Amino acid sequence: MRLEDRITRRRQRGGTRRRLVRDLSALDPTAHPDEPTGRGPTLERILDHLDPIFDGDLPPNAHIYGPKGAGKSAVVTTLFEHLSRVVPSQQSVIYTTTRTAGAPTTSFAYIDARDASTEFALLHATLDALSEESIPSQGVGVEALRDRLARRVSYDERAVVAVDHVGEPETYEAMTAIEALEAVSPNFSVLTVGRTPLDGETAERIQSVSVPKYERHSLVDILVARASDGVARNALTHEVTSNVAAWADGDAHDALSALYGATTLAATDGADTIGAEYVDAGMDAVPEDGCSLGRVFALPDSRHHVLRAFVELDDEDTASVSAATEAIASTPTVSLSEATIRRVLYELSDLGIVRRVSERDSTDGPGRPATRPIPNFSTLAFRGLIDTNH
DNA sequence: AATCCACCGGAATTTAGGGCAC
DNA sequence: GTGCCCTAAATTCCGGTGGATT
Repeated sequence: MRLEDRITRRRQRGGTRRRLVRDLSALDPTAHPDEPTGRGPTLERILDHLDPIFDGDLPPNAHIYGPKGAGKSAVVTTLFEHLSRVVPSQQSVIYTTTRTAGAPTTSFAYIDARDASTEFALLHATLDALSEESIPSQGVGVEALRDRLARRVSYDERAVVAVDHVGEPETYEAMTAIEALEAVSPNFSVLTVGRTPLDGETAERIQSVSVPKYERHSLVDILVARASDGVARNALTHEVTSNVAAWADGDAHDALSALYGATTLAATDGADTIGAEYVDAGMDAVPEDGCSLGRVFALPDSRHHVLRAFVELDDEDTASVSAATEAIASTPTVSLSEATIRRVLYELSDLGIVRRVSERDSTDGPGRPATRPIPNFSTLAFRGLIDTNH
């Protein structure tokens, strides 16, 4: 959290009333702190790879991979933010006579493929990140985007583009991103970030950096640091915190989701500490092999509305996809037709955001038996986050 | 006016299980 | 008892529409 934010929050809070929750967003599993904890070696390895830029050269394309919640996004986002500040680029430099003619300059762009999940969107987001002015996102074709982007990096300008979250169900493979940008200009270097290593022959052509899951003690450090900003001092015992870290098995996302959920529960109860009972409930709310909340929140608004209604349904209303569809359709905040809601539920289930389980027991009447749709993420954390962030 | 992408809605297809005839 | 057919629900697929821009 930035210093001014801290001060602002203090002022808004007014007095020094002792409260359990200081700043819930500090425990947000989808947000990354400015200085990632415990990822020094990874940072170094990525910097090693990017080293040519400090000599004015363009590094080769590369791929970073590691399991969910290993801090990949945290490292890459902060790294690129700092790089674009430290390394001067064409647009931030005021032209002077001292500028060596022809000396290449390098720009940096961080793109989240979840928000840019088509080639069009990828190019658009890249151009947007590299340009001052905003770029129209409609009424212009892919070809026109390529032209503008190529012009942007022509001459002596280079750009390193990080494309995060490649290879997920709603995005594309690393090679797709690399090829899309290579087709625009040879002045691009692409750094893809995903969960899985490259396969087969591409693995030999593209350098890779593997990010291991967090060690237990590193994850504890992260949780302690986040909790110290998020909740009152001593609200979480060390024992409870390390239990969460052990349970999460190196996955910072799951650990934070559990703590976030636990905190919302404790706060609604008016408790003054987050005891084991809350943390257990928080952990229970996080499904095994669940999908990350980042993916959930990257969905379009219409899907958020559906999910928001969906997570409020009781067991009876989620007995089948049809039942859930009906219940969601009767929610006033959802304006989609039943046909679309139904399709959305199937769509989300394809993406792994909703899971469908077949009910063995209740086989009533003819026809194909129903499957019960259930959210594949912590609904507890989802509810808290969607109110504050979305 | 023409072009372009994203989003929606509904139609078309597939499927699992029970009923019925043999 | 076995296998085919029927039903209703589950699941998938595609063409139309909208809003924005040049």
